[in-house]
Amino acid sequence: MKTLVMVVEDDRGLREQLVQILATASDMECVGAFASGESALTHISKKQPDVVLMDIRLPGMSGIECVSEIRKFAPAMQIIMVTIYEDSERIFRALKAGANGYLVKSSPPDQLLEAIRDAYKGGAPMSSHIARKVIQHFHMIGPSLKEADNLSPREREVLDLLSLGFIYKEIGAKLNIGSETVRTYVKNICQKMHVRSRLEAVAKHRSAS
Amino acid sequence: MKTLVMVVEDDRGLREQLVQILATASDMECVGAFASGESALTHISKKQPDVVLMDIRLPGMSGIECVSEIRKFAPAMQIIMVTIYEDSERIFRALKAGANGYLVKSSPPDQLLEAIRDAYKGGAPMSSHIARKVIQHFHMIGPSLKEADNLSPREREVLDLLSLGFIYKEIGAKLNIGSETVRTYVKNICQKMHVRSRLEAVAKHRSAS
DNA sequence: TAAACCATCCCCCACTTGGGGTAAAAATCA
DNA sequence: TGATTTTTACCCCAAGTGGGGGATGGTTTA
Repeated sequence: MKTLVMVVEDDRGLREQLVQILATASDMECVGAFASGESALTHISKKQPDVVLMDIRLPGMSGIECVSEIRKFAPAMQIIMVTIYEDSERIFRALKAGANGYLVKSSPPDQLLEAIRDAYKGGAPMSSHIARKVIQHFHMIGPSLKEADNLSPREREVLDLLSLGFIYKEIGAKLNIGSETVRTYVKNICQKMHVRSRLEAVAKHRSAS
Repeated sequence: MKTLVMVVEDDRGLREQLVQILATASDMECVGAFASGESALTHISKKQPDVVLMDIRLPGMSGIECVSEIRKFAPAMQIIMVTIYEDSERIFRALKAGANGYLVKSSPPDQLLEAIRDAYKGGAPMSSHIARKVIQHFHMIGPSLKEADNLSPREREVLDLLSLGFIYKEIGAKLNIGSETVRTYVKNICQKMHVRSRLEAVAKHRSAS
């Protein structure tokens, strides 16, 4: 079974180049190459590609918007951005919109094919510089304040669920423990983090993550 | 000029294995192999490695703590975590502490060497599954929800204070309004943001920022 | 002008949470 | 092995919160 790939790229030269690269791989099949996000969206449901190569700069709808749209009905489809932009702003917006990978256009053909295979297998292919920028984002948001450091794994688990807005009952149900036990955890967490309420703990927790 | 590499790994077998792999690379030189974070820290200033391979589970100080310590005096040193742990929790803590890469221990030798070169050149080597988990983090914090958009200025003000962990009384005092009024705002905010509680609203609010 | 929205305040009631405990089984460490 | 930490669970009580109302002016807008 071949991996089905779709290309969305407005520059005709580059688009045909991508299609040709795909043709050289015996384990892949190009099921469509479009010049705009709009035209890609009208065909994507029928074609059901496994992986989509998406340019960011497109006429009309941007590649990032297109990713958002695709994600609404195909949460598991693999989408790799292929673009010249290396600014953190676009990278993060694309990733937040739901992209699974991010390659710069200068990537050599074999790296492109390897990236498609990687994405298909559940990886997240990124060009070297892109990966570094992503990692740097974590350095920025910094060493998680030591306040949350000495929480036990279970306590951290509770704190995470708390951060998602669940009440004790629900957390208890999810973790298969009683809500009273959850209360105990929260009390311990509040003590360890030197805050008065679960809400402050969540605020502190999120600002550190 | 060879790339200077240091190894921090408590398991003797694996440590010597890593040293041997490094010995096979003509462009690298192992300048130290330590069994604990503490001993590594006492020698790292003299050895001045370009890249450090760091285990997470270590006796005494954890690998993550060790990374934090190294970052205090060597912000530019490349540190690659080499570990069996693939849980998001540890990955993010390590990255936040300042790690530049994250490999699982099952990585083959040539991938390890390539990762060291990648890190040295300014990349951020990650095993396939690790990269996916990092990317998923961005999917989680999602496309900045616009749900908080149609809040009135006053409501936003209340939401901000709420996010800092204040209770209604305190917010009322700060804004010179009654706590009952604050309650009304929070109720409206919850309605507008389609959530059940102030905590969910805060979670949504912060994750969108 | 009427409708819509905003900011402000109040009531009731059931549920949830914070703060204070106690305690035992399980896992981990020394 | 013994000591410590982690995980689990329960108690009481006072305070805070969520959900449902209603009410008064003021401003904007259709």
